[in-house]
Amino acid sequence: MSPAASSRWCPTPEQLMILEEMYRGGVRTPNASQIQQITAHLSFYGKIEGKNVFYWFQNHKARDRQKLRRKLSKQLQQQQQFHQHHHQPLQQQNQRNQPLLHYLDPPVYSAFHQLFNYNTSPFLPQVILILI
Amino acid sequence: MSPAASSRWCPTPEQLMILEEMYRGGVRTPNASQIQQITAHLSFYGKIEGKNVFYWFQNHKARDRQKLRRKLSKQLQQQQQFHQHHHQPLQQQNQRNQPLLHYLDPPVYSAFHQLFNYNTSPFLPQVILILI
DNA sequence: GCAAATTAATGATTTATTCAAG
DNA sequence: CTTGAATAAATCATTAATTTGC
Repeated sequence: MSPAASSRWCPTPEQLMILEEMYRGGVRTPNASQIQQITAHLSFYGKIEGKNVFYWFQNHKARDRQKLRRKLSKQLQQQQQFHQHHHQPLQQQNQRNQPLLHYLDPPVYSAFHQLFNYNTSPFLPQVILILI
Repeated sequence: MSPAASSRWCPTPEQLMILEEMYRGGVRTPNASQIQQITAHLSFYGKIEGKNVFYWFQNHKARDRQKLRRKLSKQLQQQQQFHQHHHQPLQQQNQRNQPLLHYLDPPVYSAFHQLFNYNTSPFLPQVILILI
């Protein structure tokens, strides 16, 4: 049985934790010397090269964006389906223009809650009138 | 005996079972309409509101992550202790002592990459000649 | 056995981050 | 650079488990 170095880097849990922590801490596209340092630090916990670090940040950033986009386009589809029962099919509607009811429907969560800084019964109001 | 509405929701065993099953099945952050459905289903087994379902998934997910993190950082500590017997702690490496090759060495990272707007094989160049 | 006291779980709230659009 | 929307993380608060002394 040869050691047969696996063809690609596999982060140890520790390395992953540190990378994720850095990511949360704001690191997105470290420059060459930052990568050098990070690599040095992480090699403490296992075999790793600079390019692994470089690629990790590239991928992590990209997949974050991707995740969000999938989420948004899923919502968009649902919304379109909803509207197709009531209206003409919508063309390329902007995400932000979701029907008011979607936000004010019975469970009205944190965003709204915080907005009005309710301390009790944050979910009671189902309709809000804004008089101008 | 007054009903003395308890100040917070307490899931019945059936409700809890269903919630946990959904979680195991992959449900993590249900949207408003999913929450409505779940709530409707669970209200069969006892009093429950949408916000309870919402909070339940928030908390369950968060505490799962928490559990995992505690486990990882425990491993991390053990490994650090292990390594401290074999290596010196890393210290702020002096930049001036790094030979130029350290910067141009095989993986030449994002800073350089971006600077020259490479689209492929960003790591090929190992030496750059600047002729004046 | 049984409550009072203490600790562990977990429901509910608040605060901080995130991405991307404007 | 700022902001809206969403959600993750941190925190507060109450209920359930449990320990303890009698």
